[in-house]
Amino acid sequence: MPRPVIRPVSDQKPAEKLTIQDVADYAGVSKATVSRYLNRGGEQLSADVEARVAAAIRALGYSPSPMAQGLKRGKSRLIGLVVADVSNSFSVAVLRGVEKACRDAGYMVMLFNLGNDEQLEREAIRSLSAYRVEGFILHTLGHDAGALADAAQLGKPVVLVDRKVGDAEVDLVALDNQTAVQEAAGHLVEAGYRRLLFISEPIKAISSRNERARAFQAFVAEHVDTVGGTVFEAQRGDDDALDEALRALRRGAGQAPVAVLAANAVISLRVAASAARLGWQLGADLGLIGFDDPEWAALVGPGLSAISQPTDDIGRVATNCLIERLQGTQLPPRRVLLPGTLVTRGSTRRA
Amino acid sequence: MPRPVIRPVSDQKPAEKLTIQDVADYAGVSKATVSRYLNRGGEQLSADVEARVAAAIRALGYSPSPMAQGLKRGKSRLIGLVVADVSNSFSVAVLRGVEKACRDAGYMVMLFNLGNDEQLEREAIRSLSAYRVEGFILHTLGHDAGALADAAQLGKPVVLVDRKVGDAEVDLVALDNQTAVQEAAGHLVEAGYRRLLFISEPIKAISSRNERARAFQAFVAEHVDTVGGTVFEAQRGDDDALDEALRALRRGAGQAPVAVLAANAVISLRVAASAARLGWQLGADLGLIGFDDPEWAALVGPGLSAISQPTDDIGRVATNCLIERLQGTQLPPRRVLLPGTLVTRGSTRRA
DNA sequence: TTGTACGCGTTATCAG
DNA sequence: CTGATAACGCGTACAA
Repeated sequence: MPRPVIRPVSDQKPAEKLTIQDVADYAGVSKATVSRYLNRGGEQLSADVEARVAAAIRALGYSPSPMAQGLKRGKSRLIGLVVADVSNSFSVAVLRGVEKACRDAGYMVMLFNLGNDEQLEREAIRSLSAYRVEGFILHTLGHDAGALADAAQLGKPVVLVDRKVGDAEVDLVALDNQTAVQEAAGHLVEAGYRRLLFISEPIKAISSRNERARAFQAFVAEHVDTVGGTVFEAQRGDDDALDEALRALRRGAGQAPVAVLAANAVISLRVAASAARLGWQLGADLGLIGFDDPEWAALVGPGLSAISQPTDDIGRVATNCLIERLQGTQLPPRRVLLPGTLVTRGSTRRA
Repeated sequence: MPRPVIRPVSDQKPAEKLTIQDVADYAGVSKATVSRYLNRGGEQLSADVEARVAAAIRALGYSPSPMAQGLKRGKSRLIGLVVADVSNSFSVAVLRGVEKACRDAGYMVMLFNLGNDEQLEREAIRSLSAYRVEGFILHTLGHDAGALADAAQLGKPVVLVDRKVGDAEVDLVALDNQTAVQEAAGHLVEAGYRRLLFISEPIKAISSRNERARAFQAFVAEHVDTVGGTVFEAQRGDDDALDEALRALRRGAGQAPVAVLAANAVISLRVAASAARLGWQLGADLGLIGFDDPEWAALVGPGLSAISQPTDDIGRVATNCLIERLQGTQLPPRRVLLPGTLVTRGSTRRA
């Protein structure tokens, strides 16, 4: 018994339940022909048939089921994106870039937000793997190298963003922290600040924080004759300790102007708040420059100086990196370092 | 010829290529049995078989293919989320809520960010439909009622967030704008401000902006003996016009204290910037309160008063709403209005 | 150039 | 309680 009954068009199947067979019936051809049209773009089809199939598809509003396609091809055209915290402006910016690049390349993004919960890293990878994503873009907390190993062991390509994880041999796209720190610290020195404090959220194993801290220490070591500087890790929520760190910075500096280099926007904000509590004027009493340049940076106090990250590029580059891997390119792991941009505002003007 | 060759465990198939058949072989049962265990939780299985299957699944690290499941069941366990702009703190906050709620319910979120591009609305719905999402949560630009119609016609449930679209008869979860405006405006009056200006991004057809503007006008009308107020639409990027609007507000007020009610965080920020340009002190020279209460609100100028939206709840409620629909609940369209919270800071203190 | 037939991994129906 | 088997919608050898 060959093909099923040809239903009249008036049946008005919802577009979601349309199958390739419906299109074939409508066009008076076989499933295979429609499939070929869909996949090889009518290359091996007679003009007549091609036109009829095209018309049928448009008339019916057909679109193939990714599930069936995925099942058959063993590919899902899904990319898993894990972000540390969607509330964080950097994460969001990357998300934007990734999402757009994926769309352009015909992939869909499956998002998993960790909400800064380290416990979730593994679950994120698992969960996304269960959905058969073809690869991962990871902006994780880096706590759980095992999670990454999971992904690698599944044989799925991984691109890291902003943060290395363990010593995994995978692609990485990130800011050129080394240079960025030098520029920022250099700017502080030029502006006349002499005692510097690098403040970060707990560094733990997060590579970008670590790199920034080390680059800062290197800078200080190189300029030991003109400036001094140390590193402080601000615990989440402990504002008293932060206030005290700032006070200590100033006490230890004598008459020398003091400044803070903040490791990200959250810290910038907290330092600004702390300065406000202490009654210090940003710029005059305390220099402040921070990584990330969210929209509000210009409006906090006298304007927050910042190191602006090329977030859209980071997202785009990471995505393209991953897609190359998906297409089978066999290259050694790459490290793509993108330059930041120094944005100077009132918080680093002593005048 | 019955079942395929039983492969030794050492073959170490990657978890992604494991099939239910592999589990069945390992446990010495049939596919059907494994499937039953997976779906009915071993209810109709002998204790012995149940244990063996469980062990096999764990040993192999098997997880079923959502594609095959989707194909068979005609369901994808995917939810489409369309947001107007991931850079907007409200969108992100909702995204957070939705994502978490979906995860808890065993759904995955497929995200489409419009990036404020009205042209994309239709494509978003189409694109997500093509992936066979089971339903939509829409925080759109509302320009394109056709897009919504598309979704509705596909027979997929839709839940709107924050904004109505056209006069569509679908569920809506949003802030209680009416009450929120009254509280905010009331607060401004209590604080002593007498000439008010409601500033919004171009209202167009965006219902929440419209509601807020109308509620504001209603408030002014009710308190016409004590306050006056008008509405201003700030075009994107036209800061000059915004400055001029503020100057005009003050000119028209004589000695009366003036204040702005901003329709969202972006506007709050722009008004704060404008005040800075004009050399006005927030609070003293210009009262300011705005919808949305992002983390930085407390740190801009003297602190920005705000109407904090229960964004996590909005996301959660919207998701649950949608999932109910997915489970077949047949109710008339609901409108869930959640209360906001007034947060008063320096920008509305005249002292 | 076009059609037939099979299999991708699951679930569901029907026997046993 | 369990096993064989037929779909689900699609892509692709293979045949015509």
